Formats: sequence, C-alpha cells, structure tokens
Amino acid sequence: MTVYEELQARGLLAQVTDEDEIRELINNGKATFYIGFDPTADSLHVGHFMALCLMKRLQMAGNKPIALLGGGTAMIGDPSGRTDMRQMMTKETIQHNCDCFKVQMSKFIDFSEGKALMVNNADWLLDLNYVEVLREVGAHFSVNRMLSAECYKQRMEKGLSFLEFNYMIMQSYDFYALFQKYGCNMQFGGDDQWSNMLGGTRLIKTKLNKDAYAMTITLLLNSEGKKMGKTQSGAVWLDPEKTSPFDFYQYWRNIADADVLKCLRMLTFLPLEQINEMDHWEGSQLNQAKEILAFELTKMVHGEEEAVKAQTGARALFGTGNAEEMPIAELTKDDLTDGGLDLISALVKAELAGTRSEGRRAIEQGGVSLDNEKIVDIKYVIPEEKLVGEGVVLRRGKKKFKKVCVK
RNA sequence: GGAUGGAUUCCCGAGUGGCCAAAGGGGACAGACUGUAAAUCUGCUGCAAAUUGCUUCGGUGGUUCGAAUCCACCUCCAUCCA
Repeated sequence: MTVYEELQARGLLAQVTDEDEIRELINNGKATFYIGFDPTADSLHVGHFMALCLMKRLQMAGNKPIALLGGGTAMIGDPSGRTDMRQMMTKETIQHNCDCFKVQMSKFIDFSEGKALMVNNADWLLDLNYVEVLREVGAHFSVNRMLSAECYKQRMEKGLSFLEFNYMIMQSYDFYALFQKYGCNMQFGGDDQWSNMLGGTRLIKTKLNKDAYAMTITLLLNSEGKKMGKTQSGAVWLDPEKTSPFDFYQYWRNIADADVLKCLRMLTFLPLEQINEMDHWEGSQLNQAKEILAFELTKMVHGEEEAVKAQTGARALFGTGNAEEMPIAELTKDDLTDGGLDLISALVKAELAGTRSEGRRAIEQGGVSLDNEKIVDIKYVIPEEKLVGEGVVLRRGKKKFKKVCVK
C-alpha cells in the first residue's frame, strides 16, 4: 500500500489541490513539505500531534518535512474558524512557546542532518517592509476573494480586524518564502487552513509561475461535530506537566463509541488490517478498542512505561477502586486542624474541588467517597492516623481519584 | 466623523426602581441506569465561618431609604450613512 493510499484509507485526507501530482510526489518521496505550527501555547496539543504523525508518515516514505514555527504569524493570530479575536501575545511569550514546541517536536520527528528542518517564520516575516509587501504581495490578493473565503465567514458577523485579515497573506508569504529557500513544494495543514494554504499556492504561481501543492488533513471531530482533544478545562496537552499521562490515557479511554475506530485509524500507527477487524465489534466490546486506542496514544506521546502505568492504574482503579498508580496529593501537618482534616478541605486541597462550595455540593449529592465508602456528612473529619503513611483514597464522582496522605 | 442599537453569571439570553444571586436554555458537575460509552431521568450550578453574611449585571461618578434597571461621562462592539 502506498503512503497516499494509506492516508486515504485512514480517512486523513480532506482536500487536495491536485490529486495525481500529489500522489506521485509523496509516494516517491519527492515532496519537501511544510506544516505550520503557531506557538499559541506553551505546549503542543492533540491537533498538533495529528499533524506531527502525518509528518512522520511522510518522512518514513522518504519525503522531507519542514516544521514551521509560527513565531511571526503568532504576532498576528489566525482568525480561521474563530468567533472572536485572539488575545495578542507578547514577543516574549511567543518566544517561550516556540522553545517549548521545539523540545516537544524533537521527540516525534527526526531532525538530524538532512532528514527534516525546523524553521521559524519570524526570521523572514518580522523584517518585512510594509510598503514593499503591499506592492510585491498585496497586489496579488483580491479582497473580494479573501472575504468570500470560508475561514472569514464566522468573523464577518462579529467583526474582523485588519490585523487578522492579513493572516492569510502572511501564511501565503511563508509558503512562497519556503518554496524559494528550501524548494518546499507542498503544504499540509488542518482543513480549516485550506483557504490560507491556497493563498500560498496562488502566490507562488503568480510570482514565480511555478506549481506548488496543498493538502489538508481531516479535522478530528467527534460524532457531535466538535473538535476533539478539548476538555472543559482546556486542551489535552502533550506536556505531561499540563496533562498527566494518566489523564491523557483517560481522555481516550472515555471517548464515545462512535469515535473509537475513527481515532484508531487517524491517530495510531496500528496496521489497518488490525483496525478493520475491530470494525464489527459491538457494545461493550468496544471498550477493548478504547483501551487499545488509549494505550497506543499514551505510548506514542509519553513512552511505553508511562502507558503501562496508566493502563494498569486505570484498570485497578475502575476494577477494585484502589490502585498503586494514582495521582497523589501530599499534604503537610500544617494542613491539619485539631488532629484531622475535614472532608471539604480535603477535597479542595487535593484539587478535586475548585472551591469549598463545590466540595460541599459534591458531598451533599453523594458524590464523595473515602476508601470506597460514601460519605454524605459535610462535617466529616478524616482522622489524622488515617492520613499518615499510606493515606486514603479520596474519590469525587466516578472518575476522579486522589490518594491523600500527610508527610 | 454622523445616526441607531448593544455590553447581564462558563456560554446564549430574559430582566427597564424593591418580590434579584438575577427567568429560560446550553454546558459543566453530582446521582440513578450502564460498559469508565451514548441516550434518558433527577439534582445542582457566585463565594463563604452557610436558615445567615459578602461580592457580582462593560467602567467611573451621581440620583434614591433602595439601582442590573434612572442620570452623566467614558470604554468597547454591531448596523447603516460618509
């Protein structure tokens, strides 16, 4: 199976500019392609992960990837698919985020001599001269056409600043610059980037009369049409400090039935035959598929050791309600009052509740248990001797656990 | 620059002097049912020393016994006109 066929079979391809050309290029390892990553946070998230996987797949097929850090474009902010303006970031924040991205990316992609490149568009965007850009680049863009682009639609209702409006031009310029500098002939990106990417191919065509190609990856949407990789508390990060391997595992372990197979195909490197076999699994059997998905992804992101830990931890936790591997909240004697710790404080200190009111509610509604024993008394005090040493398992709801102990 | 309409809690959105910690919906959280799923049903959703107290309706100041609500100024947004 060729790379192109595999990408197709996995449902990764969304739109392509020229199917035959692209197939030819990437199947024969002749593509030098780039994917842009705007450093909008200090860690990569699942969406980036997907792009990195694609990068890896193509690299394995002999193509040369360029990871483009958007140190320049992040100064502007991509309005695509947004309903409001992004908060402007300072140069320092952007630089910091770039550094974080670099470290994380290096774990997935082999950037050793000649195999791949990592560049930062701040290097060429920041020194551009306004009037010159307007004349050289701006002249080739039709405002009418830009406005009709899908990515601005949402913003036409709420308003779009001129700053953000220029994002497309900056991204197009990137492609143009990379084409000239590194012979980069292809761009990949999320499907929401389509119009930005087309801008680049068109610019290369008009300025240089050369062909360049663009291809988008299907956005990872769940069965309800929402972007995956987000939780109510924010994105699912690849940085273990921001999303622990256990939480990362749990995120995938808990996805909807309807989404498991799709995720396996799109995100893992498991052979398609193996995934196709799971296709006819039904009902609770799908739980196995979810375990596989969660394990595979955790392994890729955090390593096998962490994946095993997360899996055994989760199994034990949801089986017996107790486990070795469990997030621990370590308190000190100072946290105790009168030889014990009241339950509400324990919930807050263990970060199982954001506020005391929230903790109180959880207890009142029967959602809190201590060592598998439900407690509904909001005045309950955990005696000190229980907290010393091994500690106790404090549980809020079905899925949130912490071992609480006192040093 | 001019005219008009806006800004309410996580989001949408009602409220136009006291009955307002503020309707309704969504989301989140908790419970029941399950398979750590979905759907459904129930509860709950500002904070706290919790039959009470404190803070909140874009900002600042004012009127009033009392302001999300009235007045003044300011900031931001949308629509139309230039």
